[in-house]
Amino acid sequence: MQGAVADWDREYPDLDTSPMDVAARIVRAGEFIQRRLNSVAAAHGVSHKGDVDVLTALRRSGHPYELTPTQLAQRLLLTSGGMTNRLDRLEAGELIERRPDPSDRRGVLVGLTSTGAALAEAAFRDGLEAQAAVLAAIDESDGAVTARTLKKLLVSMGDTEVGPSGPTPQD
Amino acid sequence: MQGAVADWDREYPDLDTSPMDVAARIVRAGEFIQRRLNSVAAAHGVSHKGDVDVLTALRRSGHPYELTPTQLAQRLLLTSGGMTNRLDRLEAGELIERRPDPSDRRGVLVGLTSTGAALAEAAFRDGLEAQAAVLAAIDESDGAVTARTLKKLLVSMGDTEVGPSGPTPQD
DNA sequence: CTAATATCAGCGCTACTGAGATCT
DNA sequence: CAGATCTCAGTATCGCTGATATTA
Repeated sequence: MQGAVADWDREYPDLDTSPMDVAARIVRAGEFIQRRLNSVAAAHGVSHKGDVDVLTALRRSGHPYELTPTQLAQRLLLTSGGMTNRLDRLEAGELIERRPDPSDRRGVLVGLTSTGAALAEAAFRDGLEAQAAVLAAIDESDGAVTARTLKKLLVSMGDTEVGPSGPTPQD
Repeated sequence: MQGAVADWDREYPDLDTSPMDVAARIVRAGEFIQRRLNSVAAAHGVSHKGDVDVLTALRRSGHPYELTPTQLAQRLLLTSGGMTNRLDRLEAGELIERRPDPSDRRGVLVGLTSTGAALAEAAFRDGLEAQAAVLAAIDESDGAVTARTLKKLLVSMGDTEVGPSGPTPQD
C-alpha cells in the first residue's frame, strides 16, 4: 500500500520520519473516532454534531439541566454569536428552551426539553457504545499503556482540560 | 479540574465511562497535533492548511513534482471543484504552475514552482520537527506500544491507507 | 457517441465580527 | 456610566453540486 511515509523516505533518505508513525496515527485515529461519533449524532436526527454537544453539555451539567448561553459558549469554545445560531436551531427543533433567568433579567437560561434530554441521554449512551466498539480491537493492557502515554502527551502539550466540565470532543 | 468524564460518572454512576478515557484522549491529542501543524503552515505564510497539503503531495511524489488535478484530488480526498479552488489560490501565490499536459490535451499538469518546492520542503521539515517535539514527552517503549496499538485500531476501523501515497493528515 | 478532464457559477454550511438593545 | 448578556445582520471560509467546453 505504500503510504506517504514511504514517499518521504525515498525523497529524503537522510531524515528520520519515525515521529510521523506515531503522530499521524494519533491524528488519523482521532478523525475516525470523530466520524463515528458524528454518525451517532446523525442517527439521532441532529444534523450538526455541534448541536449534540450543546445537548450533552446541558445533560451532564446535572439537574436542572440549565446553563446560560455564555456558560455554554465557554465550555464549547464558541463565540456568543455562534452559540446563538446553535441555540436557534435547537430551539426550532424543540430540543431546548430559552427561559428567562430569574436572577438576571439581561440573561436567559437554556434548558433541555424532555425531548432534548432524552436525545442527549440516548446520544451519550450510543456514543459510549461506539467508543467501546472501536476500542474492542485492542487489548486492555495495550489500552492502558496508550491511555497513560496520551495523557502524558496531553499534559506536556499544555492541555488545560479547560476548566470545570471543559469542552470534550463529544459526549 | 474535573473534566466531563467526572460529570458523566456523577450523572450516570452505572455506566462504564472508561472507553472515553482512551477515545477522548486520542481525539484530543490528534487535535493538538493538527493545530501544531497548522501553525507550521501559517508560519510559512500559507493561510490554508489544505494548501500546504497540495504542495507536500507534489513534493513527495518525486521528480518532476508534477501531478494532474485529478490525481491530487484523489490523494487529498477532495472533489475536482474543490481542488480547482485550491490550485487557484496556490497559483495566485506563485507556488504552483499549471502546465499543459503534453500527452493529453484535455488535462493539465500541476507543478511546483521553485518557491513552492522550497516551501514544501521547509514545511515538511518543520512539521517533522514539530511532531518530534511533541513526542519527546513520551519514552520510546511507550511510543512503540502506542504506535502498534493505534495501528491495530486503524486496521480494525477499516483504514484503507487510501491507495499508494494516500492522503495523510499532513506532511 | 460515450467517457474523461478541468473549470466555473451558484449554493450551503458554520462560525466570526461588530453593532445594538437591555439590564446590573 | 461602565460592564455584562444576548441577539442580529453582515461577512468570510471552504468545499460541494451540476453544467459546460474540450479532447480522448
